[in-house]
Amino acid sequence: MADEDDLPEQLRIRREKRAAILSRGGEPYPVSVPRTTSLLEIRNKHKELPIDVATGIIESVTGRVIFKRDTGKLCFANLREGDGTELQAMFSLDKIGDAQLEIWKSEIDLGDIVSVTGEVITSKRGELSILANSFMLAAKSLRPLPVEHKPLSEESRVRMRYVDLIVRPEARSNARLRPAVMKSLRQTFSSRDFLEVETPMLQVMHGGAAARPFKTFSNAYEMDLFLRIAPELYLKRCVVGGLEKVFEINRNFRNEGADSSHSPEFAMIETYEAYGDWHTMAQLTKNLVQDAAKAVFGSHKVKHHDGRELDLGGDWNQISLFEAISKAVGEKVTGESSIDELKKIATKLGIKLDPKWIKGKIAEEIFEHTAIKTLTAPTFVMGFPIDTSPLVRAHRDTPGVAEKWDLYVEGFELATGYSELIDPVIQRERLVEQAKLGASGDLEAMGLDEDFLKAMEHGMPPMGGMGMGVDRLLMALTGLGIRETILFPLVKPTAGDE
RNA sequence: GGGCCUUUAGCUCAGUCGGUAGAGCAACGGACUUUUAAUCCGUGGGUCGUCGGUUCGAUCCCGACAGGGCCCA
Repeated sequence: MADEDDLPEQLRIRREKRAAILSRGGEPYPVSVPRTTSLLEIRNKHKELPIDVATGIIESVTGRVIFKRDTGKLCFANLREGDGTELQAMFSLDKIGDAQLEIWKSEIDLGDIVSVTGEVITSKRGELSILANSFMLAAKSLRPLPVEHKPLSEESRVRMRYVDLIVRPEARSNARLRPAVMKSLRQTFSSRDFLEVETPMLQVMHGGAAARPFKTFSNAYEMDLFLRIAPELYLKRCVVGGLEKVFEINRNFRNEGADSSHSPEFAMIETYEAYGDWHTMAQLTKNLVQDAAKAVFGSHKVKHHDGRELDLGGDWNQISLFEAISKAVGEKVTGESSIDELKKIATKLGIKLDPKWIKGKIAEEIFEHTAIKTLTAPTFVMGFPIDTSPLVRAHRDTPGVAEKWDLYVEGFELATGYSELIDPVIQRERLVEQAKLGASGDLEAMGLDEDFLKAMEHGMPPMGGMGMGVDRLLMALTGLGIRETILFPLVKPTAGDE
């Protein structure tokens, strides 16, 4: 810690107050304090009290001091508890005496957590209050709170989320929104008899998605390990073993760029359903999203923080990826179009071609370039190129295309669903192809997971699979950036951090 | 990875055409028994992100680095 003399004034003074409390035999951090009820309960119980009433009811409450108005012989403070509920506390000379009033004024600062015991009353202005008979410091704050009335900078909110939660109502509601959505997702799965499983996050071989992994090292096993980029290959092993309907909600890690819609660690749902296919998965996905909207907002129409409304109700549009491309570029493009045709179209659109891109990648780039921004309402984009979907079954009718959809909401990808590839021989061919791409420098290519192939060779039932970003779901529901949906997004330490 | 912007008191921000800085809230001292962003009087608080360069003199101009943001790849 910094030298006591070097501390900024306000930090030094609070440390001195803590020391002063100790030296007069007080306790700045007691093991417990009186508390008979919550601020919320008092507010609920005494909703309609008229002005200037004494109820005769004595309670002990706790809260953080967020406003303090010290007058000569009658002091006022606003206490706030975790959910944001506030209650006024009053300290009068004739109730607590000169010595205690002096302690209240001099030792208690904004930001301190206190316990107040007294009568529930309303003030002469009608404010519901607790009129103290006694009070006790519950925890001394050694740092000042930021100004309540000016918003914290974006960066401070993220770096000191605990402060953000104290001062900003939206921070509190966002923090509670996420668990509400989680609960809803689990209920939707549970009502359809899906089992929640937990599969490894530390993996010997990363796979299940196209992404660069984080690498780490196990001392005990003396081997490199990867943080998972997706749970897919383990969830499929579950289905081989007869856990026919499974889901997992947990973190994945991708060693890639971070921006307003990407975080290096992010929560994801993955689910697999034996005897389902990409259509049943689309239905399930819609149910998950609509149930979550209903659980959180009471409606399929969700209200974004900036006031915009988004209707997630009803049936959702389905468009074909290649039809959308064809319409956008004015000529017929299919899964069988040659790579040269696609390159020509891409160049015409001004897309910078990466020579490493395979055919399907170019088609996807064209799609993203032309169609994505129009997809505000929830839309399933059906039929992705087969060569970029190595774990997906070929379309039952349309050549060159896989039974894969992406769900777009608000112009970003929210979920993706498939009819899963279950032929272990074709799967091996696809993964060998991936391994070749990896060897030729594609850092996102999957490895050849022999154990997974071995599991598949035992017979995997026909099934549908789906993955959905939980952070993205919250973004779709609220319109917030990803860093607002995550309590503690990764931030670089600053040089001046104490 | 490239370009542009940004970093000043505890917080949110002004400002200095180069002469070491201000406001509001917060803090400290005082007055006030019905305040609620209380009010009134008074006071203190800053390595102006870091390190270099130019200059008589740099918070300001230039460069590098670090943090943050936006756009592009």
